[in-house]
Amino acid sequence: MAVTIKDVAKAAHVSVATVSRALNGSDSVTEKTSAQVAAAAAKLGYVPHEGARSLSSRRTRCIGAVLPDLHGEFFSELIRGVDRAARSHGLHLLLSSSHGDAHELAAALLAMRGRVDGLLVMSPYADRKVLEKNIQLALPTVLVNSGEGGERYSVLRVDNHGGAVTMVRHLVGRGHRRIAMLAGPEGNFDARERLAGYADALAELLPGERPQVLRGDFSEESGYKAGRRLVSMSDRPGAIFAANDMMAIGCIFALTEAGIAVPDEIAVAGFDDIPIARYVSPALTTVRVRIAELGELALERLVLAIHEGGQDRHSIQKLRTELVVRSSCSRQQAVVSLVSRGKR
Amino acid sequence: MAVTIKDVAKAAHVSVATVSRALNGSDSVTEKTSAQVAAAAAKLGYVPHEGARSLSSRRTRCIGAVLPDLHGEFFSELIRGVDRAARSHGLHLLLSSSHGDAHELAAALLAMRGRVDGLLVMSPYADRKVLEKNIQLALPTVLVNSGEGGERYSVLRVDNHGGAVTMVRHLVGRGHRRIAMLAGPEGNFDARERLAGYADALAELLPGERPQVLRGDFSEESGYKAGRRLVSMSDRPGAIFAANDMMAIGCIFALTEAGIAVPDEIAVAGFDDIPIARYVSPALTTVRVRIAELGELALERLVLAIHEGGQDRHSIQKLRTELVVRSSCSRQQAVVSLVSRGKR
DNA sequence: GAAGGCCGTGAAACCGGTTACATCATAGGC
DNA sequence: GCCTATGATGTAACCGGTTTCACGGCCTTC
Repeated sequence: MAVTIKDVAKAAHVSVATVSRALNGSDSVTEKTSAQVAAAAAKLGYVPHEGARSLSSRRTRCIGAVLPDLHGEFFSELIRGVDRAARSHGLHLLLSSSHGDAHELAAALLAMRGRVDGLLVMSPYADRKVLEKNIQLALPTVLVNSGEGGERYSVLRVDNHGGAVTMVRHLVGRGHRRIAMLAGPEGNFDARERLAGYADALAELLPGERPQVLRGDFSEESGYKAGRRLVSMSDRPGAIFAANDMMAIGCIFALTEAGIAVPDEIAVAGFDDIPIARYVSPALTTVRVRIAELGELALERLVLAIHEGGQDRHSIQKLRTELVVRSSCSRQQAVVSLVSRGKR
Repeated sequence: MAVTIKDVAKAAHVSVATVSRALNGSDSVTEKTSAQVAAAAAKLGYVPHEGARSLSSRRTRCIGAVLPDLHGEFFSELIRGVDRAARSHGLHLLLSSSHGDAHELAAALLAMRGRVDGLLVMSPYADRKVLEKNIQLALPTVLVNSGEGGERYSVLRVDNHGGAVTMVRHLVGRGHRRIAMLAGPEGNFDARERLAGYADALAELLPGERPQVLRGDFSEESGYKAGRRLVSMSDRPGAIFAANDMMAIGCIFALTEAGIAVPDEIAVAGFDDIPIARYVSPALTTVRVRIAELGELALERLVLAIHEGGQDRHSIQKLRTELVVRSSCSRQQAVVSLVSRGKR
């Protein structure tokens, strides 16, 4: 059996209450007593039992992160941001990932009861009912990239629509007319917003052009498959805007493999700006989402909610995105000049 | 205040003990009573307080994962594997990442006391003292990719040396003679083993050639910087073997950017086979590490250790790697034939 | 010199469960 | 018809801490 507070109390010839106070830096303990306790604790190698501590103090110093099955660098960046912020607040992270469906999500949410002080839920698929049914009312909660929330929970979102519009505008500015979108999975909130941004921008900037949509699921492989479809098309679009970088990278690979030059024959753009995006060939033009910052902000928001103790404002915060121009769409200026030359 | 077991007991007109027994499926409870309790619990929306439960039952159903600051897809794959296995055992994951130095690692280890049933420690830098000092003796622990362990902890390792030897053999087989290594950070266990494998294989296969080592830190950026150094070299090696895929990708980018063709002018190989490795251009020839499987195995090993209750065998298990040949080194057969043609 | 206030400490309640042990009712054996 | 075995349920101790409240000693104050 590990050494408990009782052992320390015995060794220091004081009561457990005094040990508790001394080790928690209460002011009402003599310097001398405190030193005695500290010495006894050090000698016995005492480490407080966090489980017991959180039961009586009603704070676990843990927050739960409930995530969907995220792929690749987006996942690691997000967690890194959350972890960094949590660490700075002395909080621990109970991670529950890989939730494909509402049922799994519900189970994960329930299992958090009594383990965490707050909840960070990223649920691009989840609907309100599942959340309301399975999150303890009193538990501070922040939703990330969810369509729900606002009335009941604080929400942090990426400006998906704005980012997509900016990208389409950029592509149009480079002379593209036939711009297709490689969209994310149907039910996904981010995917939906990015698609809507694309469609809206297209309708505004190129009213004559009909939107063209390929479906993917955010994975490299689905990007690759979409690329294969593009390869076999007789009437290929001039630019393809993928709803995330992973798909863009998979897509570029399929095209390059088939001998179709990117960006010379077809431009490819992504979304997210994952760290690797600048190191693929051609370097990816994309919409930057400060992923780690998203994680940090979400956690900070949650910490606020925890301190407010339910007085939460239930704010909706939208994270700005920014266009990052690299080379996967860049030759198009040349195209523009060619076109204008042709017109002369 | 949330609803507790007492509320359920009151509502079901039984004692708390009976509620506990009924909900935990004890056999010595009448069908009828059990149904009453279940009904009351459902009506009140009772969810057991896991913290309290683990305090009295002395099982937290949580395991702690203590990781260094991992980059990119390796991290997400590993966590995915661990998470998947944990879920299948009904275990939760307390994640603590981003540990740069021994001090942070120690703090993280201590904070796990009373929170977890076992520990998964990935510590390519950690030395034995830090571990022994900060892990509760009784706490089942599995080390991943650590130089330490064996006597006191179970260890799971990747066959770094064997993988590196295989890769060098492959490169030599493709006709390369001047093979440089882009190594990982100095203190890192994996980096050291991979470097040793490279050096040993080189000494055996090409006794005349002197090993040439560039240093990186496993990040894309350090790979890029190494690539820049290669670009400016007058006497460039014919192949570069990066200690991980991230660096290989960064390196390829620097070379391509400078107009040096990969693999035509220089071959580049990686290590790990992260998911994206097959989708970069040129697709990366690398040493496959089943990363998710590594995580799963580590967790399974830990579960065994927990059940054995300290009777642990303290085994050392080594995970096989396998060569994955793609195109980033592949043109070399052509080189070989060119060379032989030149000789005629 | 006695009363009052303050301060350090200890005893015990409590957090929300689990579980060993006691109790009670019922059924079965004689 | 009485005694005992059995099985369902209740009581209370316990897990390892925190925290309220009571207590006793010392210093101040008049």
